[in-house]
Amino acid sequence: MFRERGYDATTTAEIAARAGVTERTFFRHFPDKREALFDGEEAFRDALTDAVAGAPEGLPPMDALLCAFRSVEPLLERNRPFTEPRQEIIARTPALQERVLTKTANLIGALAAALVRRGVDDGLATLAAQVGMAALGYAAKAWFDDPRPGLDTHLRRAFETLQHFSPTICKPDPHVG
Amino acid sequence: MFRERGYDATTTAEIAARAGVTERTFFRHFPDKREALFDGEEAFRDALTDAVAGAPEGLPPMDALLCAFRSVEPLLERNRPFTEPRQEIIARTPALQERVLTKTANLIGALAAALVRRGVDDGLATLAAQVGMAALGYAAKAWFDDPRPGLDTHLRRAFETLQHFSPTICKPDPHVG
DNA sequence: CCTGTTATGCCAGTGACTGACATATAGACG
DNA sequence: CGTCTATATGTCAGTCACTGGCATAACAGG
Repeated sequence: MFRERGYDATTTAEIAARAGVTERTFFRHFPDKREALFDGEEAFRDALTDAVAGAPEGLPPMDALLCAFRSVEPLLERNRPFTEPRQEIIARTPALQERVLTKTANLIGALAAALVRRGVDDGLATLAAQVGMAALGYAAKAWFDDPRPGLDTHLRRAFETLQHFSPTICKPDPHVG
Repeated sequence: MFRERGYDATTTAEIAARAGVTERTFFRHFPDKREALFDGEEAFRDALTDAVAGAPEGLPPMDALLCAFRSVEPLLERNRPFTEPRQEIIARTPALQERVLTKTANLIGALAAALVRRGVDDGLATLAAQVGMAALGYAAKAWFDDPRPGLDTHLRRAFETLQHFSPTICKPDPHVG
């Protein structure tokens, strides 16, 4: 429905009417107009955190994350027909992009918490979750562009890329005006 | 002013009245109620992107970022009295946290663009900027807790930590139900 | 049949934000 | 000094997301 009129031009009253209910009822189901677009997202989060929790014991944080990411490929594949048109709407709506960021931040928080439960230090877990999510985003983007090698392969490449990232420490003093 | 009544309980009309203008005028200065809190943030962004642009030629992306981060320590130090009470308000207001995320995302985008201008690949630049910002956040947090060693030292530690992050590739198949 | 719980409708209101129009203030130019 | 233009502000009316309060229907369990 957002696809036709656009997100901003679609009022909550119209959404409710289309659903056959009152505007008030709409807000009893969704705390927010934006939230109507992000549904079943907890399933993805739970799948990831469960996978982190279920990763082989003793595995370092980044490897646990990689395991978790690999495990949700079928879930991502299955949700593709829903997420793809959604992306279109989000791309045109700054307010929705903002919400995506908080969703991602929540996901990062959940992953970090799952890592902490594995015994990882708090700050370290957050850092790992952030870097991991960045890698996942990088791999997912490449995967959408070219799904043939599988998400697994793209993930491996992303994490390998990370390894080449923080080598020489910048010795000279900063050059800034 | 937000400190007294809280952000949500402070109406834009009150803010405008306190400033001696009309509510309408307030919205001519700030596109948004939230934006009133984030001012002079472009200065920080420009300082960072300029520093990235001014980093020694040929320096790999992550080192350029490290150089840039090191260079803004005095700026962060100077702004501390303003950012510290702001953090308090933001911590209590989800809507403001959401805005912080978009600000960070914009910053990441700007850093990535600066890297691209240095000849770095687009996707790679975004990944580097994300990882770099995560490291900066990690270092800044440690720096706020213990400013004595200087941001520089904390940054070095953060980037060293990153190096220990993506080692063994998770070989076995995912363990997920 | 009664009762408590839950989902919904209805109503009135608040507050962020916008568009349109009028007004003032300041500076450039004759 | 007078005029003219641009820019900042005031005023007004309106839209829309969102909320609290209350009444009502649907429904489950005793």
